[in-house]
Amino acid sequence: MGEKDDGLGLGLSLSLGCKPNENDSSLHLNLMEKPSQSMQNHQHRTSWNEIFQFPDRNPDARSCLRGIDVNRAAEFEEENGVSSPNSTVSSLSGKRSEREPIGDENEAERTSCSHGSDDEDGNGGDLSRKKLRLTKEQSLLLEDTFKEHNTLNPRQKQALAKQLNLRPRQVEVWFQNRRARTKLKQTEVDCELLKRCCEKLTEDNRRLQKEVQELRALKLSPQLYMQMSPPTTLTMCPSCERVAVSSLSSSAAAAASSTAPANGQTCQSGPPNVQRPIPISPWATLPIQRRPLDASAPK
DNA sequence: ACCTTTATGCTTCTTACCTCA
DNA sequence: GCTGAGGTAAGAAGCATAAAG
Repeated sequence: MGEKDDGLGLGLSLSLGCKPNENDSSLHLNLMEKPSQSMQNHQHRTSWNEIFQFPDRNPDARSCLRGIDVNRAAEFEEENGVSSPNSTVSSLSGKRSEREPIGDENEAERTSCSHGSDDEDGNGGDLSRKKLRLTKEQSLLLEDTFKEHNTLNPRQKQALAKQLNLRPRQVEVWFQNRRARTKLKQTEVDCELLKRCCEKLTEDNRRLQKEVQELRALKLSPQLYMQMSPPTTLTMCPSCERVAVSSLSSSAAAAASSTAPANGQTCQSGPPNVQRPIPISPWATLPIQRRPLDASAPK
């Protein structure tokens, strides 16, 4: 449809700390266990309640509505039937073609929907479900409403349905489907982003492997090493696991290794005496995993 | 206070219909 | 006219939550 994705309240909690053009390849995936439903519902309900002062989760309001459920009452009034998916009637019914009653409800549906195409096809006697395409105006208004808020409380659903000359159930279904489409779109976007991040990491990895090979090659000519700049020291704080990088002269490195992190700042969260300096030098025999790339490296 | 039941609204998956190339 | 793909309205199942008993 080419509609702009507003990214509102998506169930998929996936945040990427990696942008394609950034040098930093850090990737933060926050895949929450069951992110969408409860959290989202509450968020939206809260905002709705704040905006419209219609706390449908408010005990008082709810108890008031218990007798007269706005939504169900309206649906009953309009459809002379039950539309809730979990209602006894709907759950008792079987396949759609068998389920849909002849007559009243379909009749009511057709007459309640004002778009011409439905009436024009002249298939009133057909038992199978007819696709009720929403008009451009209806879609536009629904879309605008969705941009403002992607869920509706019963009262708003009712009002919007009335405004659009649709049944509340239709408005509800439209919003459900719209949310699903938004989420799907966002998932696709996130997936694409992940793919790009993965490609970048692969490229980085390849580059680093190459560097390792070059450094190993230096082993063969130690005199070259003497001309190199002083070794880099990494100091890691064991509690926060931050690594500080510094290029030190041997005396400075010795000093740093016994005191604060190399960046000169004392780490507040961890014991100061247990920091481990990690020297990096071409001679260091780091346990590097043997990979096909390494295996083929010159010795 | 805790448990069970019920009602409600949501997500997700699926189906059926429509449109268009 | 036929056909397959894509879009979408709607149904169904399952889950979470809140309220009532």
